[in-house]
Amino acid sequence: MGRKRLQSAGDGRPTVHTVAARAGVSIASASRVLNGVGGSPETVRKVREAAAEVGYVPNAIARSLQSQRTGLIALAVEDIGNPVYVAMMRAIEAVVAESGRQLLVHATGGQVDNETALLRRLAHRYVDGMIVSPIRVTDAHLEALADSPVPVVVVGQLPEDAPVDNVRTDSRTGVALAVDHLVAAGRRRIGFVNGPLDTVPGAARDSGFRAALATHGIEVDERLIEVGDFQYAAGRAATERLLARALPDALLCANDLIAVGALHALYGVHRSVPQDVALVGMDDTELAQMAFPQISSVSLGSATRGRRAAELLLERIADPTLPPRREQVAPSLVVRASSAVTSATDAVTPATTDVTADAVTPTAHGLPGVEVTA
Amino acid sequence: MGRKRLQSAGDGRPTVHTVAARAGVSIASASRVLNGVGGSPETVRKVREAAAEVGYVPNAIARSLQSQRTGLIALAVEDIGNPVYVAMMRAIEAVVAESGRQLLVHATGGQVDNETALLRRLAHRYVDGMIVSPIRVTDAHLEALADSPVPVVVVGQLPEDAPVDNVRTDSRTGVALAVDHLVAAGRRRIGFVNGPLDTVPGAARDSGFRAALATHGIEVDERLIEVGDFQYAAGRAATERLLARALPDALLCANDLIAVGALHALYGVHRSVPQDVALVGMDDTELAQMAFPQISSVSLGSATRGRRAAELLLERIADPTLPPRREQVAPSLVVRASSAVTSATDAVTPATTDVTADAVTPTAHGLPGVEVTA
DNA sequence: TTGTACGCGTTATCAA
DNA sequence: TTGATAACGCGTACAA
Repeated sequence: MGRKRLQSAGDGRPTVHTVAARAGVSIASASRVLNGVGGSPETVRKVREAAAEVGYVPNAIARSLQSQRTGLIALAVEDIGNPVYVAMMRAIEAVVAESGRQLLVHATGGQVDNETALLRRLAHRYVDGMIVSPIRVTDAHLEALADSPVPVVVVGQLPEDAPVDNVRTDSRTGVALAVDHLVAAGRRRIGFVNGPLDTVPGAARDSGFRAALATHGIEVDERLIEVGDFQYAAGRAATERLLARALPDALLCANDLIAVGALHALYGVHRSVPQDVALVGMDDTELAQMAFPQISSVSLGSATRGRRAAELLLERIADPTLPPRREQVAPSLVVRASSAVTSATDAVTPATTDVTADAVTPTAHGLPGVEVTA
Repeated sequence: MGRKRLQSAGDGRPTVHTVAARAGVSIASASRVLNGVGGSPETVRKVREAAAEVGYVPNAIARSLQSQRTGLIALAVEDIGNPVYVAMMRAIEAVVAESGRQLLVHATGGQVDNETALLRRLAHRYVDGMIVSPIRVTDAHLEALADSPVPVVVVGQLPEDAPVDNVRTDSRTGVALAVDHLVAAGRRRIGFVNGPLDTVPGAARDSGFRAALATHGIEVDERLIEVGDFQYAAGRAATERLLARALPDALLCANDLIAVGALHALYGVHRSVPQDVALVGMDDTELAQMAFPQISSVSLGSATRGRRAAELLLERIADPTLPPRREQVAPSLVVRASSAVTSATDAVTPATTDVTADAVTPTAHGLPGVEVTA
């Protein structure tokens, strides 16, 4: 091109030059005023006026190139449809927004190559940091994490020696809370509908379940254990398989989506909850409260983990020299109607047709639930 | 500073200069090779080698500043927890990813100032385009839309003369489909649980409902109409209020979250679905299939609208001179157990306790449902 | 084909 | 306080 600098951007929109020229000052002065540093009252007035007149808006990209920061934080989760990630996302978003940044959400579908590709793309410097919650952790992950040029915080289990900020929970203890609760309620034939065993949460829940049973001297009956996917349909199908060969008096599900699927599978074979089968889910999502009866669920503190992860990330962005930190959020059990034994009215099974239509006193299902901590 | 250009970025990472120096060529040659245009075989080899050795990754920000494109598409929806937006988001993400771009998701909480702030922020040029699905449309919206420097596509109703790409559906017809269906099934006392009337969808559904009743010569009974929020809890509460003063034989809900709330409110007063009350939701989300019994729902083609919106946006980005386009997606009704009359087995109410525990043949609830189009 | 040099729009430095 | 100018890292006319 070779021509001298224009007074407006390529698409005709105003730049600092436009404002400076209009105000009759240098671009340096214009920039200073626009950033609120320095400038004589007169200069400030002229620049502000000129900026308003032309409708100047700073170009964030140019600013980023200069400042080496984009103000974007990425979040990578497996399934954006799973309410547990929605809760986590909301908590993260709150912290991120609070800091004046924006959140970029990626759904990875749980595919390893997607996740590693995402991690590698961090090298492009389009985001200032990333929070990732992988359900599988491979060497490829660890490698990509290790040489990421921007800060990353992992939500979930990670090898002990991985030098990465990490917020985890102890799902094995969470499973134990649920088993303890069910055993205390007199249940012995406790079934377990899990997610894939080659995932980190799946494996942890499996070993946690077996250990918890052992604690109570209950022998593991493999027929009472079924594996599906961390989804509603798969959970329902898995439960149907389980029910076709065994008769549990309680059912623990690896997450709430599975638990809702299990609930419907139980309905399908006309078994009542909690009378015939006590049901406990995990993650304590909105879904557990939206089910009927409301489902007891092990809270793994998703919102808390999300919030902490975001806070850790912001801290690291502010000071990259921090040593790797590892935090743990304690699980707790929220007991609701699906496994309650104390109040039979809360655990009433859905409508039968023999009710009088006039007595329409709503029963109390909106109870917050009783929380049990480890 | 005044010092000469360094060979690596401020944080020590390699730049084109690093690669060029290492390969013994000019930055222009390095850049060309890295972009796959031109270069002698020997140069290509040297540059590729050097790039690999230093682990060069292009800086996306610098590239964006140069190219005037970021490859980011923003999506603004009210509530990321509402499955209808999840479905829409997935459809959009597919198109966006296909084009090699990334999706940035914003939750606005339905607040007008949030949305307009977001629209104005577009002026910062951080995204190449935006898809927004506002539930309220104010003058502030229209103004912000009008002078947005980057392309915007609106999903939802918009004033006729708004010069903005727009993908809508006809929810009034959708409501009519549901009412027709319920009337055909012999229902006459049709209740309606709506969202806020000061929202675009709320207002459209309300007028649609009244018009549909009129079509069938049914007089509107205000006691059968209740308004809450587009959420589960509010829907449940609203339904409880309605049930406390009236006895509908059918219930139409403004979305599936409300419908699930209504289902549980009905359970709460021991009214069976669909025997006592036929239930129809709207949006046809996963939730409708995850409920028990599965809920009939008016599909407003969220996924289709999302996909089309994304396609329109990409087209406009490619050619900004296109005239404003307006597309409409036809609603359809998916009939499931909650309002089915043909097959009583599909509509079985949830478990009673008097079942034989051994006969565990799962019943078929996973039916895709029967689709009815306008 | 290769290298020089400029521009993308902004902020920061330094001398006046 | 102000203005000229150098970066930020990249792509690309243009001339060689």
